[in-house]
Amino acid sequence: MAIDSSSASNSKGKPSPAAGTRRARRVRMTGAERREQLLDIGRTLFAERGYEGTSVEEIAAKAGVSKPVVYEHFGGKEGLYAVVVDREMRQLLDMVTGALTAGHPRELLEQAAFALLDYIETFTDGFRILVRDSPVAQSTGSFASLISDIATQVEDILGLEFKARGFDPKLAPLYAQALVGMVALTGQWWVDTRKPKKAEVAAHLVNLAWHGLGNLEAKPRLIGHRKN
Amino acid sequence: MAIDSSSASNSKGKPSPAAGTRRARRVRMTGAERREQLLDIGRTLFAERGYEGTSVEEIAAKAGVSKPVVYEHFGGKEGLYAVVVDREMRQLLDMVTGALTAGHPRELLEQAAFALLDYIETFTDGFRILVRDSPVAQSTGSFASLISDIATQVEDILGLEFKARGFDPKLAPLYAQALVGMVALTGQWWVDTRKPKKAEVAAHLVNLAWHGLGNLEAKPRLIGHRKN
DNA sequence: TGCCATACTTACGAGACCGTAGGTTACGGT
DNA sequence: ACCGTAACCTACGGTCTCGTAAGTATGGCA
Repeated sequence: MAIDSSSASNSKGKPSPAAGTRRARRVRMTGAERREQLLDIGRTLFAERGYEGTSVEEIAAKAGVSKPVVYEHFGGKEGLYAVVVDREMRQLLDMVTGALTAGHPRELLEQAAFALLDYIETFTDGFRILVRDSPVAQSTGSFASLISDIATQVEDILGLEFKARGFDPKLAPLYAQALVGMVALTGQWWVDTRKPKKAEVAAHLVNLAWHGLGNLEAKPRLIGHRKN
Repeated sequence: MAIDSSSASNSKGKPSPAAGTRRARRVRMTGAERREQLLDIGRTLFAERGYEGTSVEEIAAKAGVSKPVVYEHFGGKEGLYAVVVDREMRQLLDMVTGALTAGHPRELLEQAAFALLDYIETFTDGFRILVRDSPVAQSTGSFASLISDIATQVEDILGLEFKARGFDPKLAPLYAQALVGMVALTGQWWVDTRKPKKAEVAAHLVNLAWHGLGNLEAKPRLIGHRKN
């Protein structure tokens, strides 16, 4: 049974009081440190096994700690899961919302697509968790509800645009959902393949969403210039 | 504990040998009948609680039968689940494949979108199961792999089209994924809202995918005329 | 040096669930 | 009216997991 502390990168060797980042890295962690470590491990395991497929003991074991420690910090499995999901949702929502603040609709689309791909790349495990299902029956399924949150923002933008152009603004939700779905599922696919680079994927997504299959550009370019 | 036989609509009253469809409806079912009933119930429960959240006993209880019956028919929980998923995948794949056989790309798009919405409407529980996760870790996650299957078909079509138009056919997978994602996630949204009618949703999806946000038509129409 | 709060452990209760062994009842043909 | 077979049941073993009770070690601080 390999014990592995994922976050702190401190696993083998006796207590070895070598100088760490702040104090000395020791076997017995601070409450806050342990908490973060458990969150990291939990996120990883939930991502690969799902909520029900992950046991508290497994999380504790990977942290090199016994079960009750988890209970002291989070009150139970659901508590830990809730914190993990909450953090991920905030993160993703912040990134996408930030990308949807100002600009021409086409730019917004581009930025939002890029933001999502960025999130997926940086917080892959989190994304996998959000895509999976929540503890029970998920009336407010994490992903569905999050997607809806984002879609709502897109709706508002589209609603204005539609009015300006004389389209029925009642259709904004449908189009918003379609756009978000397009980017989200492409992201889900891209997580595994990683074939074209992020920027290229974003460019093509914008190409499709903006020009449509009927008028695709052969070599789409992003308006904004980003490095990574 | 309400016992309810979902499919056969035969639940209360003594054996009552009234004339049924073929023979007489009786408490003790035929092997095949029981099998189908268990599949129906299993599909429903898996759809609302997920695989791990559903117990064999629960399925048996809802069928008004004891656990070993399930084991005799399917060898276990995974066996039943496998059959349910297999049937749903076949169904969906058949419908979509059928819609992707002949025609102009735009027509294909329209037909495929319509086919998916059709499936979702008719086999809602099945769709929910496919969207959820499979037994363990799902290396071949049911939905992801199914989406890929469909995407592959779209890829082939797009690949030809791209070549004809002088685009890079290597990008076909990306566009295929984006299109399938757009329709699939819109479908997932539509399952709950059911707000615009199916035909209207399909029309707008085609509108977006074909003309793009930059050149949307105000009142898109479907080429094919369908009733429901 | 000795105290004490905090971090952590071992051990166990309770319940859920899967899967099976072995026995029982009803149906349909003769 | 009988009998075999297909459908079905009760009862239980074994495993896994959540969650808790009660006790132990560690390290900073007076």
